[in-house]
Amino acid sequence: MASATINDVASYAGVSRATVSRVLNHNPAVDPTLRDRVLDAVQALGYQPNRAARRLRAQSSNVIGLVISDIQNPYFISVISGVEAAAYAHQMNIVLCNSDEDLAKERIYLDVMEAERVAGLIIVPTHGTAGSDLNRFQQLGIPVILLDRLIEAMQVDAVKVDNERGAYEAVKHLLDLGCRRVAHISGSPELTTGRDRMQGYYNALAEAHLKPEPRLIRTGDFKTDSGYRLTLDLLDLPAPPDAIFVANNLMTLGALRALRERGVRVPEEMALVGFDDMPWSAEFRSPLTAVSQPTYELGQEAVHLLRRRLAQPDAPVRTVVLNTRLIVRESCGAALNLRR
Amino acid sequence: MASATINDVASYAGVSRATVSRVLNHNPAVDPTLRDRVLDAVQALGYQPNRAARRLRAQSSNVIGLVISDIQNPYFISVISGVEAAAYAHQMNIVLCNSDEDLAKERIYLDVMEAERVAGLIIVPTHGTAGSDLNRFQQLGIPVILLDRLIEAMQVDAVKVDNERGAYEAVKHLLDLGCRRVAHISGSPELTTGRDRMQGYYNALAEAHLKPEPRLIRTGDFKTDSGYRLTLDLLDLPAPPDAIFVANNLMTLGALRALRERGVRVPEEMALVGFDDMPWSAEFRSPLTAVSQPTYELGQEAVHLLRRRLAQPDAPVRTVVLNTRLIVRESCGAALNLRR
DNA sequence: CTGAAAGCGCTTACAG
DNA sequence: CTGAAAGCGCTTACAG
Repeated sequence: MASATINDVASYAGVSRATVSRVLNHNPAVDPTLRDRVLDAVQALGYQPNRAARRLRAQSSNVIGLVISDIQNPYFISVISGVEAAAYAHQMNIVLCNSDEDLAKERIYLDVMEAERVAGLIIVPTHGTAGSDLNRFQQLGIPVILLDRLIEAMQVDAVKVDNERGAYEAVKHLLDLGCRRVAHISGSPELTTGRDRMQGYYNALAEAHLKPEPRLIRTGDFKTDSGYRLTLDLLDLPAPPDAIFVANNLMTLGALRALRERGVRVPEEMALVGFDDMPWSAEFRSPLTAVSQPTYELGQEAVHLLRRRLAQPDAPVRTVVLNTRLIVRESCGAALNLRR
Repeated sequence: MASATINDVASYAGVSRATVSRVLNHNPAVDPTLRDRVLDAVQALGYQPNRAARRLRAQSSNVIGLVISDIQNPYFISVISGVEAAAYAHQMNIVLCNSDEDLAKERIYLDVMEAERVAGLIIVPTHGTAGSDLNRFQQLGIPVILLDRLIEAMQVDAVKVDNERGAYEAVKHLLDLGCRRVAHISGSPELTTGRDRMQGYYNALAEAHLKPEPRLIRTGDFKTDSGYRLTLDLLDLPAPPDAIFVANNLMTLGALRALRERGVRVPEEMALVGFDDMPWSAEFRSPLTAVSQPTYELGQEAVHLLRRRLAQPDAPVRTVVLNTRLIVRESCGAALNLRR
């Protein structure tokens, strides 16, 4: 059985296709009697307008292309959730893509998004994404919203958190508790999030008149395994750190595993603060002190920026910066209530 | 600047639209010279075929509608990830929907999927989803694949794990360790996953000639808060259990919180096994013994079933059942090495 | 092997 | 307020 078309509805209701279309698009200039006949026909036939046809003809779409850089990272669940909720609230739908931090895969998905003529693109760019990859969307009149990470030298709407400040507060907290050798397991330096969090680390050290010690600064890639390996490296140092600030939730998981396997007690022997607070962070062996990001709001805000841009194509470019919040639990050693 | 169309490519290459279309669709019957001219033109103009137009004309789509019941549940990350990977491997895209365990929202999204004329529908049905909600897709020739949960009395392809056996093994493990009062915090009884896991619990008790004790069986809803509340209820019992089997990862999180707040030591004072093994389960205060589901494979298999059904619309209905695996860590008390 | 023509299911000026 | 007609960008018999 094929779907009912607008022609079926029109003949069932005894009107023209144009009238059916008007009713469905809430055009007020339709006689109430005809409107009711059309609605009855729609009901009777179980008619669902074919969106491909509508999109083609109206040259507009209500589909948002959402390109996530690593869908396996649970950080993005809540972000996606926020995008979905806001999109749903405005009758928009999501085409989900996962670039897997792979530039080639991202490019393929960007081609798909262009072929789909999405209404707008919300993207967590991977490392290497250039402005030139995204400019064509702007030229086609398809707004682009950057989420979580910026692309430097690209003027485009974006929503992110204040990574530098979040990291600064985390490290300052450790220093205030008396830690003197605070290590940093950083995120990818190719990403603004990785760089900004490292800058926050530097800022806190500088404020405390502490000199950064290169051996205590380890470059990770935001994935679990790098957190694991780099923590082992830090533990193997002749003079290990007394605290570690880890730049995201997955690497923190790796750090926890390394510390557990080595039998290092947290916070007694090693204080720990992680970027990203997850719903399960309080249940860790040592409840995690963490920099909490408003992830759901991040996703929602991306949709709001997109809608704003759709409504006002020439509005000035806006970057929305949301605040993080330090959630103090036990892994930082605050409860030990001792100055080292 | 508007996108290039097939007409632009045709005139640039000096051929007809039909030839351009043939080249793009890998029709072998095209002269190599013309083919090259067309490909050059595509390149030069940055042409991306309009998918809405293709879909409308060809009456076929490469979009999979993916309806998830609760996107906030991290269990589904990995499932979505598997669907995405398999879809990507076959040049298919995903329209993501989140029913939020809300039947009304699910219905709206099903209408959207119909309007999109998706190639197929992969759905984690919420409680209350009836066969009648999905039959229309079959009638339209749109295959439906059930994921994770079944709809009883509906003959349709599905992929799930052996919930009953997974639960049975978990509870048997606790009984073998000497636990005698094993409680169960169940999932929603309206869902096959909730019912099957409860049945596995009953089976293990029966095999050990133990009588189920109604007060030890608490009905949850697969969300964190119910795990929390019901664990408190169990702890408040005049004769509390010596072990709890919790039916999913979120409720386990709630149980852990309750046990922590009450200062109950796991596994010394309370053994614990949870359904769902998550990447962070080993880092809990007491590393969690858990029933691991092959979530990624679940997602992949759903796509495979869909592709099979697309290729052979009349093949017999298939339900793929994947096995779970009990991951023994510490929360069950196995390492205590004592019979209670 | 190639092109002219029809048509997928809609929306939208246009005329009345 | 309503309908006939054109057309969005493609694909696909059909004829040559």
